Amino acid sequence: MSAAAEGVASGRGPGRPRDMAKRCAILLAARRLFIQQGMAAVTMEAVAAAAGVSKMTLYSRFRDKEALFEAVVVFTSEAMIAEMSRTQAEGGTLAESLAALGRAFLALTCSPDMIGAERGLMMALHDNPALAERFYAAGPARTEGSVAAVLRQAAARGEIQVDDPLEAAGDLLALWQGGMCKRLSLGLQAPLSAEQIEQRSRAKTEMFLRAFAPSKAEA
Amino acid sequence: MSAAAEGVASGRGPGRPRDMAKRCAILLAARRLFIQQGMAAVTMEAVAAAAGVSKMTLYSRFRDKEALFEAVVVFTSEAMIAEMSRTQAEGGTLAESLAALGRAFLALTCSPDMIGAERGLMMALHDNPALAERFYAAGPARTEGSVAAVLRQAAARGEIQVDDPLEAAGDLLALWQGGMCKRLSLGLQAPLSAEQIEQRSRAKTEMFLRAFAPSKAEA
DNA sequence: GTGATACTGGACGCAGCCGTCCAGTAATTT
DNA sequence: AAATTACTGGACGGCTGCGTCCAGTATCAC
Repeated sequence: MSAAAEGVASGRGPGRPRDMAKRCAILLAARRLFIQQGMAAVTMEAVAAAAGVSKMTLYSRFRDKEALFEAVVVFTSEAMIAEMSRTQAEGGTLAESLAALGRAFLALTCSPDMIGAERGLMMALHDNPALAERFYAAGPARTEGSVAAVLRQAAARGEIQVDDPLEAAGDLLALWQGGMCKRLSLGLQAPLSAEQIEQRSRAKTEMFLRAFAPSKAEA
Repeated sequence: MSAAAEGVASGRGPGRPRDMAKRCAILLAARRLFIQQGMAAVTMEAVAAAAGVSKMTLYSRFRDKEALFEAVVVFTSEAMIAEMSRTQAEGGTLAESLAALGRAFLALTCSPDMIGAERGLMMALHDNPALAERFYAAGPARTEGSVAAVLRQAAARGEIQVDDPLEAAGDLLALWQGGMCKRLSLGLQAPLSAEQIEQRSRAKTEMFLRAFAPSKAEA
């Protein structure tokens, strides 16, 4: 389970080289299937077929189903990190930069891919703390850190009044998400559109700032 | 799947009557196993053994695994409803009654039982909207309604300033829970103790009330 | 008592799926 | 060219788990 998850390196040598496009195809297909049906319900045959690959190719790259699953999680985590790294809180109003972070966070956590991943991965990740940590760190934890940094600076400038920036960041993330986390996972709510994300991010950020406004004046 | 989920009625007639204690034992054992290992991983043999019951007894009461699962969900939903119904927002400060609701909500959603249920049930409930709705309605939706009612009254008395009580209730629930929902499901955080619940409920309610305070004065 | 039903414990058929093996073909190095 | 490795497609063993059946025993109504 904690092994390298990848087959023999084959870095350089004679013989036909590995088709790296196939690796990507496998991971994408596996993720899609894991998301749709859950890890237990997906057969290796189905993954191979969906990826347009022979079953032996699958097993030559990934020791078994669990190794494939682990690779999917790592793959997805890296994609999340890359996505969140693109979004930096650039200059602008405090509300503006926070709303930008919120937009990115919502777009990430509300995408069908991610809610499916979370739903499907939760049970499987539960007894694999290291992997779970990695997955979580790539998403919410990263956003929380960025938000906390912005809040800390704003507090230093006196724009807001906050004792514990990290906890306040948690509050803001919670407001952004609201109850959607649950409802999306249960399939009781459709994913948000871009405009809905935009509006929600803005509205909840506003509400958050009302709670942490400096004690003397109000908007 | 959508059938009665229960075996023949046997309401009254000759012959040995059903041992109703066994039904409860089955449901409890099944829930515990579903929570621990997820629906797919639990075998019917294991449920029968854990409940101290023959496999035939299992199948005589529940058509198949899915029917058993459905019964577990309904059973748990009813327990949640009963639990939340015990908690009414009795008189007291606005902050007090809200915090009381928060305490009940957190105690419910943070109990190992419930986080396990949510984790385990999410995937299984995803393609069973009616059942998912029922489960969700028994928990968060119920609390949200109660909170909204309290907020509406408080708004009418001018204690707070809120346009949409239901949405504000959603905000408050989100604050209470914070990021715990995710971290608990992933096993990255231990369930809260009673004192932690008490303190969190109080703190987050305070923060919420700051955001919705009437525009003229502050605490 | 008789008859009817619930429950047990083990055994079974059946299906699905994991992981492996093999012979043949494709791509690339030396 | 030869050698070496990647990939295919199908076939196979083995295991696990679902759902069923049966003979025997326990518990009820009449």
